[in-house]
Amino acid sequence: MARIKAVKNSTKKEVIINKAGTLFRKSGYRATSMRQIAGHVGVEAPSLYNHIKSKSDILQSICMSVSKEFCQQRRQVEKMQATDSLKVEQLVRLHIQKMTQHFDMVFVANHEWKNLKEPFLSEFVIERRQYENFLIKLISNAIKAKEFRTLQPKVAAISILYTLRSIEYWKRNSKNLNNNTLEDDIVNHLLYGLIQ
Amino acid sequence: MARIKAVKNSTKKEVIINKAGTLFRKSGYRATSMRQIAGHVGVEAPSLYNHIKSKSDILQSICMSVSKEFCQQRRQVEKMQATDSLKVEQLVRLHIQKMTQHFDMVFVANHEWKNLKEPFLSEFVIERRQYENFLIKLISNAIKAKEFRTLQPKVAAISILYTLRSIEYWKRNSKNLNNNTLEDDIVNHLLYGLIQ
DNA sequence: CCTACCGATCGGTAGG
DNA sequence: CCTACCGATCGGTAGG
Repeated sequence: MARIKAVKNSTKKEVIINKAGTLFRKSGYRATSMRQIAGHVGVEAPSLYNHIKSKSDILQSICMSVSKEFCQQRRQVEKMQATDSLKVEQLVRLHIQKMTQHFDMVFVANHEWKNLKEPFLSEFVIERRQYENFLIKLISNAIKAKEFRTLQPKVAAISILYTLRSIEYWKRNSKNLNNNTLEDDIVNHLLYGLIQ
Repeated sequence: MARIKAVKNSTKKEVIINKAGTLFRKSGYRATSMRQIAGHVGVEAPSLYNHIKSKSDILQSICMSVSKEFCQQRRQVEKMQATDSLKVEQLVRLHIQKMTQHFDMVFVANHEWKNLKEPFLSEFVIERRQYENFLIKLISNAIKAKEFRTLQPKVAAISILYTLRSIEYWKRNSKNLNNNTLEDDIVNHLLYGLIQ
Protein backbone atom coordinates (compact mmCIF):
# COMPACT_ATOMS: atom_id res chain seq x y z
CA MET A 1 0.00 0.00 0.00
CA ALA A 2 2.68 2.46 1.02
CA ARG A 3 4.68 1.46 -2.04
CA ILE A 4 1.74 1.92 -4.38
CA LYS A 5 1.08 5.30 -2.86
CA ALA A 6 4.70 6.29 -3.38
CA VAL A 7 4.79 5.07 -6.98
CA LYS A 8 1.44 6.51 -7.99
CA ASN A 9 2.00 9.62 -5.85
CA SER A 10 -1.66 9.64 -4.81
CA THR A 11 -3.61 8.19 -1.91
CA LYS A 12 -6.64 5.97 -2.32
CA LYS A 13 -8.81 8.91 -1.34
CA GLU A 14 -7.32 10.92 -4.19
CA VAL A 15 -7.97 8.06 -6.60
CA ILE A 16 -11.61 7.94 -5.47
CA ILE A 17 -12.01 11.71 -5.86
CA ASN A 18 -10.43 11.70 -9.32
CA LYS A 19 -12.59 8.83 -10.60
CA ALA A 20 -15.69 10.38 -9.05
CA GLY A 21 -14.82 13.73 -10.60
CA THR A 22 -14.76 12.22 -14.07
CA LEU A 23 -18.07 10.43 -13.51
CA PHE A 24 -19.69 13.53 -12.00
CA ARG A 25 -18.56 15.52 -15.04
CA LYS A 26 -19.90 12.97 -17.52
CA SER A 27 -23.20 12.06 -15.83
CA GLY A 28 -23.79 14.61 -13.09
CA TYR A 29 -23.54 14.30 -9.31
CA ARG A 30 -27.07 13.00 -8.66
CA ALA A 31 -26.96 10.53 -11.54
CA THR A 32 -23.65 9.00 -10.41
CA SER A 33 -24.03 6.22 -7.84
CA MET A 34 -21.51 5.18 -5.24
CA ARG A 35 -21.60 1.73 -6.84
CA GLN A 36 -20.47 3.24 -10.16
CA ILE A 37 -17.63 5.07 -8.46
CA ALA A 38 -16.62 1.90 -6.64
CA GLY A 39 -16.64 0.00 -9.94
CA HIS A 40 -14.21 2.46 -11.51
CA VAL A 41 -11.97 2.41 -8.45
CA GLY A 42 -12.01 -1.38 -8.42
CA VAL A 43 -13.68 -2.11 -5.08
CA GLU A 44 -17.18 -2.74 -3.71
CA ALA A 45 -19.25 0.29 -2.74
CA PRO A 46 -19.02 -0.11 1.06
CA SER A 47 -15.22 -0.10 0.86
CA LEU A 48 -15.27 3.50 -0.32
CA TYR A 49 -16.38 4.55 3.15
CA ASN A 50 -13.02 3.56 4.59
CA HIS A 51 -11.56 6.53 2.70
CA ILE A 52 -14.37 9.08 2.41
CA LYS A 53 -17.18 10.00 4.78
CA SER A 54 -20.02 10.29 2.29
CA LYS A 55 -20.90 11.03 -1.33
CA SER A 56 -21.26 14.67 -0.38
CA ASP A 57 -17.76 14.55 1.12
CA ILE A 58 -16.39 13.80 -2.35
CA LEU A 59 -18.20 16.76 -3.90
CA GLN A 60 -16.98 19.02 -1.11
CA SER A 61 -13.37 17.98 -1.69
CA ILE A 62 -13.68 18.75 -5.39
CA CYS A 63 -15.50 22.08 -5.12
CA MET A 64 -13.50 23.50 -2.24
CA SER A 65 -10.13 22.60 -3.75
CA VAL A 66 -11.12 24.18 -7.07
CA SER A 67 -12.36 27.25 -5.23
CA LYS A 68 -9.08 27.54 -3.33
CA GLU A 69 -7.07 27.35 -6.54
CA PHE A 70 -9.03 30.14 -8.19
CA CYS A 71 -8.65 32.24 -5.03
CA GLN A 72 -4.93 31.67 -5.26
CA GLN A 73 -4.86 32.82 -8.88
CA ARG A 74 -6.84 35.91 -7.94
CA ARG A 75 -4.27 36.82 -5.28
CA GLN A 76 -1.47 36.13 -7.74
CA VAL A 77 -2.94 38.67 -10.19
CA GLU A 78 -3.64 41.09 -7.34
CA LYS A 79 0.08 41.27 -6.61
CA MET A 80 1.09 41.92 -10.24
CA GLN A 81 2.82 45.14 -11.20
CA ALA A 82 0.94 45.91 -14.39
CA THR A 83 -1.89 47.93 -15.89
CA ASP A 84 -5.40 46.87 -14.98
CA SER A 85 -6.17 45.75 -18.51
CA LEU A 86 -3.14 43.46 -18.43
CA LYS A 87 -4.31 42.10 -15.08
CA VAL A 88 -7.68 41.28 -16.65
CA GLU A 89 -5.92 39.49 -19.47
CA GLN A 90 -3.71 37.53 -17.08
CA LEU A 91 -6.64 36.50 -14.88
CA VAL A 92 -8.43 35.26 -18.01
CA ARG A 93 -5.36 33.34 -19.19
CA LEU A 94 -4.83 31.67 -15.81
CA HIS A 95 -8.54 30.86 -15.72
CA ILE A 96 -8.39 29.17 -19.13
CA GLN A 97 -5.26 27.26 -18.16
CA LYS A 98 -6.83 25.99 -14.94
CA MET A 99 -9.95 24.87 -16.80
CA THR A 100 -7.83 23.11 -19.39
CA GLN A 101 -5.49 21.37 -16.97
CA HIS A 102 -8.12 20.30 -14.42
CA PHE A 103 -11.10 20.05 -16.70
CA ASP A 104 -13.21 17.48 -14.82
CA MET A 105 -12.71 19.13 -11.44
CA VAL A 106 -13.44 22.69 -12.60
CA PHE A 107 -16.44 21.46 -14.59
CA VAL A 108 -17.89 19.68 -11.56
CA ALA A 109 -17.32 22.71 -9.34
CA ASN A 110 -19.04 24.96 -11.89
CA HIS A 111 -22.02 22.68 -12.51
CA GLU A 112 -22.64 20.75 -9.31
CA TRP A 113 -21.87 23.22 -6.50
CA LYS A 114 -25.59 23.61 -5.83
CA ASN A 115 -25.52 20.09 -4.36
CA LEU A 116 -23.06 21.19 -1.66
CA LYS A 117 -24.22 21.12 1.95
CA GLU A 118 -23.64 23.87 4.47
CA PRO A 119 -21.29 25.34 5.46
CA PHE A 120 -19.52 24.46 2.21
CA LEU A 121 -22.28 25.86 0.02
CA SER A 122 -22.01 29.30 1.62
CA GLU A 123 -18.23 29.26 1.59
CA PHE A 124 -18.17 28.34 -2.09
CA VAL A 125 -20.67 31.05 -3.04
CA ILE A 126 -18.74 33.69 -1.08
CA GLU A 127 -15.40 32.83 -2.65
CA ARG A 128 -17.01 32.80 -6.10
CA ARG A 129 -18.50 36.20 -5.43
CA GLN A 130 -15.08 37.52 -4.37
CA TYR A 131 -13.60 36.32 -7.65
CA GLU A 132 -16.38 38.05 -9.62
CA ASN A 133 -15.98 41.26 -7.64
CA PHE A 134 -12.24 41.26 -8.21
CA LEU A 135 -12.75 41.03 -11.99
CA ILE A 136 -15.40 43.76 -11.86
CA LYS A 137 -12.99 46.02 -9.97
CA LEU A 138 -10.20 45.41 -12.48
CA ILE A 139 -12.49 46.23 -15.40
CA SER A 140 -13.80 49.31 -13.63
CA ASN A 141 -10.25 50.56 -13.05
CA ALA A 142 -9.26 49.82 -16.65
CA ILE A 143 -12.20 51.92 -17.85
CA LYS A 144 -11.19 54.82 -15.60
CA ALA A 145 -7.66 54.57 -16.99
CA LYS A 146 -9.11 54.74 -20.53
CA GLU A 147 -7.67 51.31 -21.30
CA PHE A 148 -11.14 49.86 -21.85
CA ARG A 149 -14.17 51.35 -23.56
CA THR A 150 -16.93 52.77 -21.39
CA LEU A 151 -19.23 49.87 -20.54
CA GLN A 152 -20.91 48.37 -17.51
CA PRO A 153 -18.13 46.57 -15.59
CA LYS A 154 -20.46 43.98 -14.11
CA VAL A 155 -22.04 43.04 -17.43
CA ALA A 156 -18.57 42.75 -18.96
CA ALA A 157 -17.28 40.63 -16.07
CA ILE A 158 -20.18 38.18 -16.10
CA SER A 159 -20.05 37.95 -19.90
CA ILE A 160 -16.35 37.14 -19.73
CA LEU A 161 -16.81 34.45 -17.08
CA TYR A 162 -19.53 32.78 -19.13
CA THR A 163 -17.42 33.02 -22.29
CA LEU A 164 -14.64 31.16 -20.50
CA ARG A 165 -16.99 28.25 -19.98
CA SER A 166 -16.77 27.68 -23.74
CA ILE A 167 -13.60 25.76 -22.88
CA GLU A 168 -16.02 23.01 -21.87
CA TYR A 169 -17.16 22.79 -25.46
CA TRP A 170 -13.63 22.47 -26.86
CA LYS A 171 -12.52 19.94 -24.26
CA ARG A 172 -15.53 17.78 -25.03
CA ASN A 173 -15.55 18.03 -28.82
CA SER A 174 -11.94 18.33 -29.96
CA LYS A 175 -9.49 15.49 -29.63
CA ASN A 176 -6.29 17.22 -30.65
CA LEU A 177 -6.86 20.59 -29.08
CA ASN A 178 -4.14 23.20 -29.43
CA ASN A 179 -4.61 24.93 -26.10
CA ASN A 180 -2.28 27.82 -26.80
CA THR A 181 -4.03 28.89 -29.98
CA LEU A 182 -7.43 28.53 -28.37
CA GLU A 183 -6.36 30.62 -25.37
CA ASP A 184 -5.16 33.42 -27.67
CA ASP A 185 -8.27 33.21 -29.83
CA ILE A 186 -10.58 33.58 -26.84
CA VAL A 187 -8.52 36.39 -25.32
CA ASN A 188 -8.53 38.27 -28.63
CA HIS A 189 -12.26 37.75 -29.03
CA LEU A 190 -12.84 39.19 -25.56
CA LEU A 191 -10.47 42.14 -25.98
CA TYR A 192 -11.33 43.21 -29.53
CA GLY A 193 -14.82 41.86 -30.20
CA LEU A 194 -16.04 41.14 -33.71
CA ILE A 195 -16.14 44.45 -35.55
CA GLN A 196 -13.34 45.29 -37.98
CA MET B 1 -62.69 21.44 -17.27
CA ALA B 2 -63.34 22.84 -20.72
CA ARG B 3 -64.16 26.17 -19.15
CA ILE B 4 -61.03 26.26 -17.05
CA LYS B 5 -59.02 25.40 -20.12
CA ALA B 6 -60.65 28.24 -22.04
CA VAL B 7 -60.16 30.79 -19.25
CA LYS B 8 -56.58 29.87 -18.41
CA ASN B 9 -55.80 29.22 -22.05
CA SER B 10 -53.69 26.19 -21.15
CA THR B 11 -54.39 22.50 -20.80
CA LYS B 12 -53.55 20.49 -17.71
CA LYS B 13 -50.64 18.99 -19.60
CA GLU B 14 -49.28 22.49 -20.21
CA VAL B 15 -49.68 23.32 -16.53
CA ILE B 16 -47.72 20.21 -15.59
CA ILE B 17 -44.97 21.01 -18.08
CA ASN B 18 -44.69 24.61 -16.87
CA LYS B 19 -44.52 23.67 -13.20
CA ALA B 20 -42.04 20.88 -13.96
CA GLY B 21 -39.93 23.29 -16.02
CA THR B 22 -39.58 25.64 -13.09
CA LEU B 23 -38.67 22.81 -10.74
CA PHE B 24 -36.21 21.28 -13.24
CA ARG B 25 -34.57 24.70 -13.58
CA LYS B 26 -34.27 25.23 -9.83
CA SER B 27 -33.26 21.73 -8.73
CA GLY B 28 -32.32 19.80 -11.86
CA TYR B 29 -34.15 17.02 -13.69
CA ARG B 30 -32.83 14.08 -11.68
CA ALA B 31 -33.32 15.83 -8.35
CA THR B 32 -36.95 16.71 -9.07
CA SER B 33 -39.41 13.94 -8.17
CA MET B 34 -42.79 13.31 -9.75
CA ARG B 35 -44.25 13.79 -6.26
CA GLN B 36 -42.80 17.31 -6.10
CA ILE B 37 -44.24 18.15 -9.50
CA ALA B 38 -47.61 16.75 -8.43
CA GLY B 39 -47.50 18.84 -5.27
CA HIS B 40 -47.01 22.05 -7.26
CA VAL B 41 -49.76 21.09 -9.70
CA GLY B 42 -52.11 20.26 -6.82
CA VAL B 43 -52.70 16.55 -7.40
CA GLU B 44 -51.25 13.24 -6.25
CA ALA B 45 -48.33 11.83 -8.23
CA PRO B 46 -50.21 9.00 -10.01
CA SER B 47 -52.72 11.51 -11.40
CA LEU B 48 -49.99 13.10 -13.48
CA TYR B 49 -49.93 10.00 -15.66
CA ASN B 50 -53.40 10.79 -16.98
CA HIS B 51 -51.79 13.73 -18.80
CA ILE B 52 -48.20 12.74 -19.48
CA LYS B 53 -46.63 9.40 -20.33
CA SER B 54 -43.56 9.58 -18.14
CA LYS B 55 -41.09 11.93 -16.45
CA SER B 56 -38.95 11.71 -19.56
CA ASP B 57 -41.99 12.73 -21.62
CA ILE B 58 -42.05 16.07 -19.78
CA LEU B 59 -38.38 16.73 -20.49
CA GLN B 60 -38.89 15.82 -24.15
CA SER B 61 -41.76 18.28 -24.47
CA ILE B 62 -39.64 21.05 -23.00
CA CYS B 63 -36.45 20.41 -24.94
CA MET B 64 -38.06 19.77 -28.31
CA SER B 65 -40.33 22.82 -28.15
CA VAL B 66 -37.37 25.04 -27.23
CA SER B 67 -35.34 23.50 -30.02
CA LYS B 68 -38.14 24.15 -32.52
CA GLU B 69 -38.39 27.79 -31.47
CA PHE B 70 -34.68 28.40 -31.95
CA CYS B 71 -34.85 26.67 -35.35
CA GLN B 72 -37.66 29.04 -36.27
CA GLN B 73 -35.60 32.06 -35.26
CA ARG B 74 -32.69 30.75 -37.30
CA ARG B 75 -34.90 30.51 -40.41
CA GLN B 76 -36.28 33.96 -39.69
CA VAL B 77 -32.77 35.44 -39.75
CA GLU B 78 -31.89 33.35 -42.79
CA LYS B 79 -34.59 35.13 -44.77
CA MET B 80 -33.49 38.65 -43.76
CA GLN B 81 -32.29 41.11 -46.36
CA ALA B 82 -29.29 42.53 -44.53
CA THR B 83 -25.52 42.34 -44.19
CA ASP B 84 -24.15 39.25 -42.49
CA SER B 85 -22.95 41.22 -39.48
CA LEU B 86 -26.47 42.56 -38.97
CA LYS B 87 -27.81 39.02 -39.25
CA VAL B 88 -25.41 37.95 -36.49
CA GLU B 89 -26.62 40.81 -34.34
CA GLN B 90 -30.27 39.97 -34.98
CA LEU B 91 -29.76 36.25 -34.21
CA VAL B 92 -28.10 37.27 -30.94
CA ARG B 93 -30.92 39.68 -30.05
CA LEU B 94 -33.63 37.10 -30.77
CA HIS B 95 -31.64 34.57 -28.76
CA ILE B 96 -31.47 36.89 -25.75
CA GLN B 97 -35.17 37.71 -26.02
CA LYS B 98 -36.12 34.02 -26.15
CA MET B 99 -33.96 33.28 -23.11
CA THR B 100 -35.50 36.19 -21.25
CA GLN B 101 -39.11 35.43 -22.10
CA HIS B 102 -38.96 31.66 -21.61
CA PHE B 103 -36.22 31.48 -19.05
CA ASP B 104 -37.09 28.24 -17.28
CA MET B 105 -37.72 26.32 -20.49
CA VAL B 106 -34.57 27.48 -22.28
CA PHE B 107 -32.52 26.88 -19.15
CA VAL B 108 -33.81 23.32 -18.83
CA ALA B 109 -33.17 22.62 -22.51
CA ASN B 110 -29.63 23.95 -22.19
CA HIS B 111 -28.76 22.10 -18.98
CA GLU B 112 -30.77 18.90 -18.95
CA TRP B 113 -30.86 17.75 -22.59
CA LYS B 114 -28.35 15.03 -21.78
CA ASN B 115 -31.13 13.24 -19.91
CA LEU B 116 -33.18 12.92 -23.12
CA LYS B 117 -33.82 9.45 -24.51
CA GLU B 118 -33.50 8.45 -28.14
CA PRO B 119 -34.60 9.48 -30.67
CA PHE B 120 -35.07 12.85 -29.01
CA LEU B 121 -31.47 13.11 -27.84
CA SER B 122 -30.14 12.75 -31.39
CA GLU B 123 -32.73 15.10 -32.82
CA PHE B 124 -31.92 17.75 -30.23
CA VAL B 125 -28.18 17.47 -30.80
CA ILE B 126 -28.61 17.72 -34.58
CA GLU B 127 -30.80 20.81 -34.41
CA ARG B 128 -28.41 22.42 -31.95
CA ARG B 129 -25.55 21.70 -34.31
CA GLN B 130 -27.47 23.28 -37.19
CA TYR B 131 -27.94 26.44 -35.15
CA GLU B 132 -24.22 26.56 -34.35
CA ASN B 133 -23.27 25.97 -37.96
CA PHE B 134 -25.59 28.73 -39.13
CA LEU B 135 -23.92 31.22 -36.77
CA ILE B 136 -20.48 30.05 -37.86
CA LYS B 137 -21.45 30.58 -41.51
CA LEU B 138 -22.77 34.08 -40.82
CA ILE B 139 -19.55 35.04 -39.02
CA SER B 140 -17.45 33.53 -41.76
CA ASN B 141 -19.31 35.54 -44.40
CA ALA B 142 -19.05 38.72 -42.34
CA ILE B 143 -15.28 38.25 -42.15
CA LYS B 144 -15.04 37.76 -45.94
CA ALA B 145 -17.08 40.96 -46.37
CA LYS B 146 -14.59 42.75 -44.09
CA GLU B 147 -17.40 43.54 -41.66
CA PHE B 148 -15.74 41.51 -38.91
CA ARG B 149 -12.07 41.21 -37.96
CA THR B 150 -10.15 38.16 -39.10
CA LEU B 151 -10.72 35.50 -36.45
CA GLN B 152 -11.68 31.85 -36.26
CA PRO B 153 -15.43 31.76 -36.99
CA LYS B 154 -16.03 28.66 -34.90
CA VAL B 155 -14.24 29.99 -31.82
CA ALA B 156 -16.18 33.26 -32.15
CA ALA B 157 -19.50 31.43 -32.56
CA ILE B 158 -19.04 29.15 -29.56
CA SER B 159 -17.78 32.06 -27.45
CA ILE B 160 -20.88 34.05 -28.36
CA LEU B 161 -23.26 31.21 -27.54
CA TYR B 162 -21.63 30.74 -24.14
CA THR B 163 -21.71 34.49 -23.48
CA LEU B 164 -25.45 34.47 -24.09
CA ARG B 165 -25.83 32.02 -21.23
CA SER B 166 -24.89 34.89 -18.94
CA ILE B 167 -28.58 35.81 -19.16
CA GLU B 168 -29.01 32.98 -16.67
CA TYR B 169 -26.99 34.97 -14.16
CA TRP B 170 -29.04 38.14 -14.57
CA LYS B 171 -32.36 36.35 -14.46
CA ARG B 172 -31.37 34.61 -11.23
CA ASN B 173 -29.72 37.53 -9.44
CA SER B 174 -31.56 40.68 -10.47
CA LYS B 175 -35.13 41.36 -9.48
CA ASN B 176 -35.82 44.49 -11.49
CA LEU B 177 -33.95 43.65 -14.63
CA ASN B 178 -34.09 46.12 -17.50
CA ASN B 179 -33.97 43.65 -20.36
CA ASN B 180 -33.48 46.22 -23.11
CA THR B 181 -30.39 47.77 -21.54
CA LEU B 182 -28.92 44.36 -20.79
CA GLU B 183 -29.51 43.18 -24.35
CA ASP B 184 -27.71 46.23 -25.74
CA ASP B 185 -24.89 45.90 -23.23
CA ILE B 186 -24.25 42.28 -24.17
CA VAL B 187 -24.49 42.98 -27.91
CA ASN B 188 -22.04 45.88 -27.59
CA HIS B 189 -19.68 43.76 -25.53
CA LEU B 190 -19.73 41.08 -28.22
CA LEU B 191 -19.34 43.45 -31.16
CA TYR B 192 -16.73 45.83 -29.79
CA GLY B 193 -14.94 43.91 -27.02
CA LEU B 194 -13.18 45.67 -24.18
CA ILE B 195 -10.35 47.66 -25.67
CA GLN B 196 -10.78 51.42 -26.15
C1' DC C 1 -58.96 12.05 -9.79
C1' DC C 2 -57.71 8.95 -5.70
C1' DT C 3 -55.56 4.93 -2.51
C1' DA C 4 -52.71 1.19 -2.33
C1' DC C 5 -48.81 -0.70 -3.76
C1' DC C 6 -44.77 -2.63 -6.71
C1' DG C 7 -39.82 -3.61 -7.99
C1' DA C 8 -35.61 -1.17 -8.43
C1' DT C 9 -32.16 1.54 -6.73
C1' DC C 10 -30.20 4.65 -3.70
C1' DG C 11 -26.60 6.10 0.22
C1' DG C 12 -24.95 4.13 3.96
C1' DT C 13 -24.09 0.65 8.19
C1' DA C 14 -22.93 -3.70 10.82
C1' DG C 15 -19.83 -6.93 11.46
C1' DG C 16 -15.95 -9.52 10.51
C1' DC D 1 -11.28 -5.12 2.01
C1' DC D 2 -15.67 -8.03 1.76
C1' DT D 3 -20.85 -9.94 2.34
C1' DA D 4 -25.20 -9.05 3.97
C1' DC D 5 -28.45 -5.92 4.64
C1' DC D 6 -31.20 -1.58 6.09
C1' DG D 7 -34.70 2.28 5.53
C1' DA D 8 -35.87 5.72 2.25
C1' DT D 9 -37.21 7.12 -2.03
C1' DC D 10 -37.80 6.67 -6.74
C1' DG D 11 -40.89 6.22 -11.29
C1' DG D 12 -44.71 4.01 -12.40
C1' DT D 13 -49.07 0.61 -12.31
C1' DA D 14 -53.59 -1.52 -10.83
C1' DG D 15 -57.99 -0.77 -9.95
C1' DG D 16 -61.86 1.83 -9.03
